Amino acid sequence: MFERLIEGTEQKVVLSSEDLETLKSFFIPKKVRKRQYILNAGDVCQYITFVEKGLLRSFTVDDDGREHVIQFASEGWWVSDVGSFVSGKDALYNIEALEDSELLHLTRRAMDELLIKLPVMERFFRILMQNNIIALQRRVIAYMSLSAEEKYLKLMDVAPDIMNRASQQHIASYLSITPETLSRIRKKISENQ
Amino acid sequence: MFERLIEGTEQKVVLSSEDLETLKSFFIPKKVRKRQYILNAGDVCQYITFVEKGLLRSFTVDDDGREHVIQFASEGWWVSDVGSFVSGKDALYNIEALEDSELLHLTRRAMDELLIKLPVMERFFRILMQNNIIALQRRVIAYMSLSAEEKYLKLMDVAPDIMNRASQQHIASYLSITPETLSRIRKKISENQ
DNA sequence: TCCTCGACTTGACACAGATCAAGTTATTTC
DNA sequence: GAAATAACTTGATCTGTGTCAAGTCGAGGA
Repeated sequence: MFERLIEGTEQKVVLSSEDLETLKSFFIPKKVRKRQYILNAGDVCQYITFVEKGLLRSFTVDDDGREHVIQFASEGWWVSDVGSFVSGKDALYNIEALEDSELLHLTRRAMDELLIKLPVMERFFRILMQNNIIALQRRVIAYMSLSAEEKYLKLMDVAPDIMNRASQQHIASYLSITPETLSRIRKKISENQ
Repeated sequence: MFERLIEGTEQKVVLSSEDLETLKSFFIPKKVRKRQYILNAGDVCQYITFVEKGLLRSFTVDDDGREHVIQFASEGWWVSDVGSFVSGKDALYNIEALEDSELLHLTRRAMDELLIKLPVMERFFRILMQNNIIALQRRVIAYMSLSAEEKYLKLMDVAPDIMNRASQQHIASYLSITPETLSRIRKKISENQ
């Protein structure tokens, strides 16, 4: 239940086996079923969540009722509404399981205590945040400079796994195109080989 | 030369006046003129830079030679190509001064030493990164759900200062629209009052 | 096994915003 | 302070992608 978490943490910081036990003790393991929500927009986001197994999406619903996928999170990824988690304000995002999943929740309080007990984890989370920024900046650029087809091909290249596991409408939403356009892109690409 | 840096740091973490002197000692003050580049894409980004005074933009140039503004940074903001800075790989972004500016550079080595000497700064940078993520996610959502005019109005609301100081083409680039479209939006809005 | 309901496909059409081009107005620069 | 250059405006036209609508397919429930 903690394999991926430990693997991911050891990639960024050095921890003794004792530290690892301490680390584990702060997380709440949780199994969720497909379609289950772990966060509803409007509630306060209580956790930053690590995905041991499964697939989630975080998304907003805009004023016209349209859904926009912010992020997919599969094995080894973290997901949260960071803004809500750190400030205690209402969440803007929903988080939903797209597959039966095994999660590790870290509450705000647990995180604060963890950072006191294992200060090296400050570094870990800083690096995590840095990597998140790098990814988000890339995404902003992709939205700015690429056509629908180019965005599709890029995602196919970077995250083929997600492409197979998420539904077309969710992928379309992530790419910020309509399911119809995505369908046509796929058709066109399959015809050209 | 350090007023803004100190002000901004004290908002996030508690430091003694001795700590503040230590903090200052790690930064390299630098004045740059309008149009001067402090980072060229392809070089390694040596600094994370704090803006004491002035205005910068970071931007990429895509394969078609089009520029895309990632970020504006005015007084109190940090700017860097985080990906390059932390990994030592080639920068994807350029950073250019849009006004004569006063900057504080922190090298990678200085940052590492600073974090050893003042571990509380781990927290500071983690919070900085968190806020950056929150802003970037909002921007992704804005790109996904808003029309050109709505994006313009939103930026006008959030950063009216930038609107007055940056050129139309740079604002258009930031909003990912053409200067022509921005010109028409401004005309339309000014006619409606 | 059939029925249902959601997911995907396909076509016809609409439109926001891009592109191209030609003027006008600022801002540099010498 | 005049010439050169860059920035902005405005119009005409084009185009990628959205919208709407009518299928088709496929998996899960009774």
